[in-house]
Amino acid sequence: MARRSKIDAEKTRSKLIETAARLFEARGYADTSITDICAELNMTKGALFHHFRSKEELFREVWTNLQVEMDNQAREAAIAARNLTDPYAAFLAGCRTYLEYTTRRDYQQIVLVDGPSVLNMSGWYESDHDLGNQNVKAGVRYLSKKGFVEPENVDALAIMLQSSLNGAGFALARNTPGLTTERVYAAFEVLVKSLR
Amino acid sequence: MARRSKIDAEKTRSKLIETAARLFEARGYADTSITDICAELNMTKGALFHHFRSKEELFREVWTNLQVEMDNQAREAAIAARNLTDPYAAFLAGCRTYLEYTTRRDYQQIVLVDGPSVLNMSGWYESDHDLGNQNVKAGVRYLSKKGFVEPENVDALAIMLQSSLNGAGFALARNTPGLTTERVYAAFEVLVKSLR
DNA sequence: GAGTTTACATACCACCGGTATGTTAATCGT
DNA sequence: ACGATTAACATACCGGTGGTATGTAAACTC
Repeated sequence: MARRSKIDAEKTRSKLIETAARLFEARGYADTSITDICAELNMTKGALFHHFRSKEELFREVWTNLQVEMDNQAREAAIAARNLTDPYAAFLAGCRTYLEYTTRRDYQQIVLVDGPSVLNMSGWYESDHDLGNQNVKAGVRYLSKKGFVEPENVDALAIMLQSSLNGAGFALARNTPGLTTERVYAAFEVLVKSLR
Repeated sequence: MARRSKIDAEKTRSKLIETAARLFEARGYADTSITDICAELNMTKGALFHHFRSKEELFREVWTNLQVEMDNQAREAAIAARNLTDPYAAFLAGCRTYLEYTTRRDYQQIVLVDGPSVLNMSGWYESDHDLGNQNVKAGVRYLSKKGFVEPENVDALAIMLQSSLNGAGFALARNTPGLTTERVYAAFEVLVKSLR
């Protein structure tokens, strides 16, 4: 047992990420040991540490994958919903997709719960990392151009609206009595469309 | 050496909590070892584990203290600001106090960052634990009675508004360019007062 | 004032993330 | 085509961690 071809290596690497994602989601970062991940793949720690410098780097990889996937989906939804007569349409469609992600168990545990704690929180909101915030801000900026939002409130509102979806996702996940995705989305729409 | 009186024991217990809070704030939960905390107090692990069943329980104590303190302050501020001619006054005052907490380093690290990850995330938003949410919901319900919010949107809006303050606090902490507490608060006021 | 309990200290343990070092096969320079 | 290099792992080990089992002496109880 020793060196395998490049494509095999790439395969083990992605299997490592895949398995790590599954365990991080199920048990959380702290309660998932590197030994656990390797055991699941009949692999040794040496292999893992060959592909990733640290447990944190492996986590960051998992985290990034999820963020990029979410970003693509949200952007796609926004573009598809674009509507010349309704300035809110694209923005709301993107936010709705984001809301659906915030209700997903993997997104919650990995991105929303463990993310800020594992990656240092300064890095967490760094512009080039937080794809969600970039998109929300772009949307709010557009609303501002259309006259619905004061320009000086764009940054603050973008963060607040995004965070509101994070919190709502959590609430939905633990099925808070009287809350459904539809109801939350309706409330969010009210929130956004009320803006002046 | 050996046993001290009851009041001495109570003192060591609170010193433990105090020191733990300081270190958890400065280094985060994961990077603060029990040995570190004890060393700071010239104490052994045996003592700590006599007072707390686990590191997590010690953390929960610290977390609860902060939450209760915040709750008291916010409620106090809301009551003090009560104003018969302005239905928003009390609610906004409470939210403003909450916002100030979310910008505090200890509140961020302990309650917002480590809290959800260390305590299980279901516990984090559990109604009887989350004092903040109870207060926000009461405020939104009041606004609903006054006709500013549809009753079916109360629960969703309460969670969203509270979460928006959490996110804003984070953003303020890493002094995002162009964001100040005043600006965030102003934007939040717009958000709330726009509601219809 | 003997017996129990409390408030710690000491000693130890399994496990964890990480490193140093092997080992073997794929790849590359010539 | 073949020796040197390097990539892809495995093995063995390390300091530190949260947690436990046990010891001990002073404070309480009756």
